[in-house]
Amino acid sequence: METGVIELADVGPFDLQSTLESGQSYIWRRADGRTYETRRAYGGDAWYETVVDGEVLRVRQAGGPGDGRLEWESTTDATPLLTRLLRLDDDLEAIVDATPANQLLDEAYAAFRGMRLVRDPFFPCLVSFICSAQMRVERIYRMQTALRETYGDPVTVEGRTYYAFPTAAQVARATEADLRALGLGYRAPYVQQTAELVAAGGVTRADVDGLPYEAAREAATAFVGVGEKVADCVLLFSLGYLEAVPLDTWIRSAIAEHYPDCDRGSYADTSRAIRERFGGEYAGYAQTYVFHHLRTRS
DNA sequence: ATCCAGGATGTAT
DNA sequence: ATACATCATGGA
Repeated sequence: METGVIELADVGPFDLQSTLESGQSYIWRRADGRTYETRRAYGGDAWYETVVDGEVLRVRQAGGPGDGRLEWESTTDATPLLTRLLRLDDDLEAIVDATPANQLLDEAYAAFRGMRLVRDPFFPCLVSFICSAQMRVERIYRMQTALRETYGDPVTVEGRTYYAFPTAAQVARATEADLRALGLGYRAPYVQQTAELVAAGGVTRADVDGLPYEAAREAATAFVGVGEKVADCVLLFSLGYLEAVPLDTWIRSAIAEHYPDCDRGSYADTSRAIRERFGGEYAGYAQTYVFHHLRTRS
């Protein structure tokens, strides 16, 4: 495999572990085989690996979140791929500076300095968050791993086998019962039907991407198993709608405790209010920091 | 055992 | 538009 280094001095703050273990992306596997940990139980320099666009990609961080480096191994030049997937092109300092100051946001940003949003491939992201309904983060990882290893294309490089996330056509070939056997539960028919929709071209990314934010969220609910919350996750973690604020259980409790005036009853109205409170344009960044902060403290 | 997890859907109102 | 029951499954 090719190898390379990305100097973080050219990128700005970056923290690989919190970026990949904060419940945004489920396409990466930690190479030490350990399940994802929400605390820093190790040095933070583990390898993470995935298959994207048919290319094997491994990456680890060395030297700390500010002035360290990303070391990669790949079947291709991974620099543009990593820049896209890990949003290394975001000006994180500017994003943080543009975020309104308040106690919870300050705490969250301080706790995971360098965490970035991800830019996941569309279909894997869509399936991951359909599976996320009423499911703990650690179990979502397991479900996506099972999908990869059961239906994805294996890629063997230097004696090691990696699994690509299955395409829509590959998932569509599975039956609902097949998917239930992987532990998807009542989400199995959602995943199967959405895969059929995408594979047949009935609804695709193109029907969502590029629309104004709220119209895009509405359009994304055309996928089976996708309501407003999952739609927001896909918009934020795949399509780059950084203003999207998924209203999950953690954020709803944060609203109740810290921003009770933002609870406007309906999803759409509450979403507008908290989005405004989190600074609008990059509100999704704030949401993800708050989510990870609340979910990992004590 | 009971409760809960990055909710969505079908149905009744 | 909003309210409610129902939907699997594993871990605490």
